[in-house]
Amino acid sequence: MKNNLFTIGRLSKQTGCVVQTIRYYERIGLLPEPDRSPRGHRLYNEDILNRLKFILRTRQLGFNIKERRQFLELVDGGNYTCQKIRQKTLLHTQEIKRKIKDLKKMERELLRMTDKCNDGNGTDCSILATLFQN
Amino acid sequence: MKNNLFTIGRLSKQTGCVVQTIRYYERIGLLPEPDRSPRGHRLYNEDILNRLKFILRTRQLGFNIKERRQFLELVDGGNYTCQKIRQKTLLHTQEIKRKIKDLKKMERELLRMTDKCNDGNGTDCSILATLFQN
DNA sequence: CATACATGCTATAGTAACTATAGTTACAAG
DNA sequence: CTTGTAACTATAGTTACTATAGCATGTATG
Repeated sequence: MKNNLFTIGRLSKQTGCVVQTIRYYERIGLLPEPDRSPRGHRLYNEDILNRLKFILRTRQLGFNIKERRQFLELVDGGNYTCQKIRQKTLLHTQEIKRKIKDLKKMERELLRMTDKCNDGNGTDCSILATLFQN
Repeated sequence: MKNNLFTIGRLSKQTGCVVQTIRYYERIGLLPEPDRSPRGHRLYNEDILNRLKFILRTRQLGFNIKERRQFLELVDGGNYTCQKIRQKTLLHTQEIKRKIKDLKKMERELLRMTDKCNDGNGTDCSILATLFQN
């Protein structure tokens, strides 16, 4: 079972990650350089599959490349504590919260503008008036 | 009053927009090429100041360059209706809502993970367990 | 047997929206 | 006379991919 190797196309299908991105992750060092077939095709194993899945989950959670790399380094090095991981995660959560706050502010202002708008087919537009006010 | 011209430094201070960005907006055609002093320095007037303020407000509201450009084109051409503007604004608001939703989902998952975490100083971390699960 | 298709490869460029840098000029103050 | 400030241009760097060009190879089909 361990020696089951598969190509990049299969890895792509297994994970939902497009081929170019897999190669990109290899290039920037998130994924290791895999074995190659005699023809030069990449051959992956379960370990790399799991590593990629990990990367994709952290991606889905909004961690950027640097943060994903740090996670991987902590795990690879084995020199992490649960506290450290938790700390990173909490910090990231704060970032997300801040982004939500910013977007909500935008949303409020946008709604305020459209509410005032008469939606007519003339050029007298209160939205533009708001945007152009000194 | 109309002939009051000022340099890019003053425009920057008046608007809070850094100098490079002003030149960038000119390069991509959001701002017109201004007059130049004999020394070749850009000289701005009130019109451009107001135009830049407009751009910066739409930026603050999360409109991207393409959208900002469209707003400006509508205004420049005079061929807009209040409806059109309102429509664009509503569409953009939907986009913002979607982003908020995505971020909230991330936040929920992150909180769920950190809640389960024991915050210990060992390597037994439920956050990592979640991220690594098949 | 010839050809088309699928899949893989590399290297490079493009995307968005700035931001930063290098190298230059000009003027004013001490 | 040097230092500081504020302009200028052109170009590169940032983030995280995504797309393209051009090529090799194995398989299926006519």
